[in-house]
Amino acid sequence: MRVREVHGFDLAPAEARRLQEELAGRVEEGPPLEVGRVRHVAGADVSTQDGVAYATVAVLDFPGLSVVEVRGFEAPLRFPYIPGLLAFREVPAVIGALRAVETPVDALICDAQGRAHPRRMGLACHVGLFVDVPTVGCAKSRLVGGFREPGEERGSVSDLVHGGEVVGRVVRTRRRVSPVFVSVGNRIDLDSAVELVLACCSRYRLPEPTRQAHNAANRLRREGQMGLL
DNA sequence: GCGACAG
DNA sequence: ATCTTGTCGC
Repeated sequence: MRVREVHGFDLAPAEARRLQEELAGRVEEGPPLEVGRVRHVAGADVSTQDGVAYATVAVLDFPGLSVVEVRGFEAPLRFPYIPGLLAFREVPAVIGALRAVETPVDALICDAQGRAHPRRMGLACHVGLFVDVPTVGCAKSRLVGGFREPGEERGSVSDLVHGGEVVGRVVRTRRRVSPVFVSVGNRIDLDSAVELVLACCSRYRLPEPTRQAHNAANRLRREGQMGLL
């Protein structure tokens, strides 16, 4: 996959925040994604240990959701975990894994927030500025925003509001399980993002692309390799 | 000043 | 995210 070199990552926290404010203006909300024409969906995730980031990208066919490619990349962690600045810690590794992907991908789901971020620049937005693929943020917990608990049925949703605007949606992907937080990464609209995430959740709470990437990242970290493919 | 806080 | 055993449930 083609990856653009938007900027370097050798920055201090204060500089990182200023850069986010600038980059947020380059993020595109929309156009709608024609989920019916999606052939491949990818998921990205990162596992860490002892100062090393193990990033992986899993590519699945759609709507079948079987894994067709898995790539991994290791990189030293040069930035601490600071709420709101996760991208500066993990994106360098994610970019490495994305460069190795050969299958044409129609959408990428990241295990983090997109626009549901204090400066509207979550990791999914950040990754989205480096690639020519629509990106979606699907986090397991909230970073910012208020919301009403969605209904207990699969498919129930509620708006995630921050600073007076709808920055994402709280989505119940399975009956009675805690909801996930979906938001726009780049080049896709919120409704399409939610539709895609739901279409990727069959038997588990998290979308298959992200779930597969997560498993692969842990295998890469623990066993030094990812297995299949 | 006091909490909250993606992974 | 990672550190960690067993346990309850489908």
